[in-house]
Amino acid sequence: MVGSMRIGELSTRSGASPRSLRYYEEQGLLSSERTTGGHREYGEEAVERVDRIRCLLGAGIGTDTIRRLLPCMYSREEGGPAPDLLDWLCAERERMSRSIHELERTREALDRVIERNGGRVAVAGA
Amino acid sequence: MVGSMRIGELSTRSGASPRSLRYYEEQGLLSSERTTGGHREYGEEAVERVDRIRCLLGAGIGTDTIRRLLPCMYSREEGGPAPDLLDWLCAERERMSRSIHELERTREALDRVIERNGGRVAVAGA
DNA sequence: CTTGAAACTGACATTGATGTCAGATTCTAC
DNA sequence: GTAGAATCTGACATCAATGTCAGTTTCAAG
Repeated sequence: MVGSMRIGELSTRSGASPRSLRYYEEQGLLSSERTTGGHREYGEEAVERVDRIRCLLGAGIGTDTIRRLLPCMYSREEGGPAPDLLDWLCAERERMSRSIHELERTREALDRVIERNGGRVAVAGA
Repeated sequence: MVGSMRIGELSTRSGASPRSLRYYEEQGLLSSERTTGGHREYGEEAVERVDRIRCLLGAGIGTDTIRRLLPCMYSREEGGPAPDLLDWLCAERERMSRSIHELERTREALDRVIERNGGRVAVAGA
């Protein structure tokens, strides 16, 4: 009830299409209350959550992975994860590190090209 | 001719399926010499190049983008890129930065979870 | 030469995320 | 209560990357 918005507003505020928001819900990445008539209602936090989801999707992480990852990012005390889940987390961490590394390498190359040509490299990157 | 290998060897050494290697070539990401009979031949460098391609794909960068990005990473003196290409590079750089940032945030969260549970966080990440 | 392994091309299938459309229902403002 | 905007569900379409299969040709080793 707090800051309840419907799907249209969440869409414009998050940049994700309504279609995608429904898809995220279907995939268990996003939850919503329902009005008596069945319309979805979201709280303020949803905006940030959707933003996070989109970032991860854009970084090549699939919904299956995100679904298992997100709880780790929000809940403080995660019950003891099964040991094979822990293995999976480590593996996933590794893949992420490789992605980060490669993206950084590429970004540096880009910086060189940009800087060589009148480049103003927006400092936002940090 | 230097270290000429065919598609099978490049496949096993790079981890990409032959199908994908042909696809990369079709997309202009990878080149090959051809034997008189039409079989592809690659030099040693191809292994690293394919590895880079796969990393970028895995990080959510599409072939269109990679095609325009790779030359920047290999050639030292790039002729003056058109100004709109430069704009594009900057935009692309921004998207990368966001991906990197989000991946780092997520990795940190993962680290906390892992460390809290007997975690040995492989140092390889660096 | 011959033969079996590997590669070729080309087509069709699949998976994941998203777009789009249609018909029905709900919400909001008058 | 009625009209128009927004939402619902469900189906089909699309795009990118990859898998898979079939039929043919080339390569390497005996």
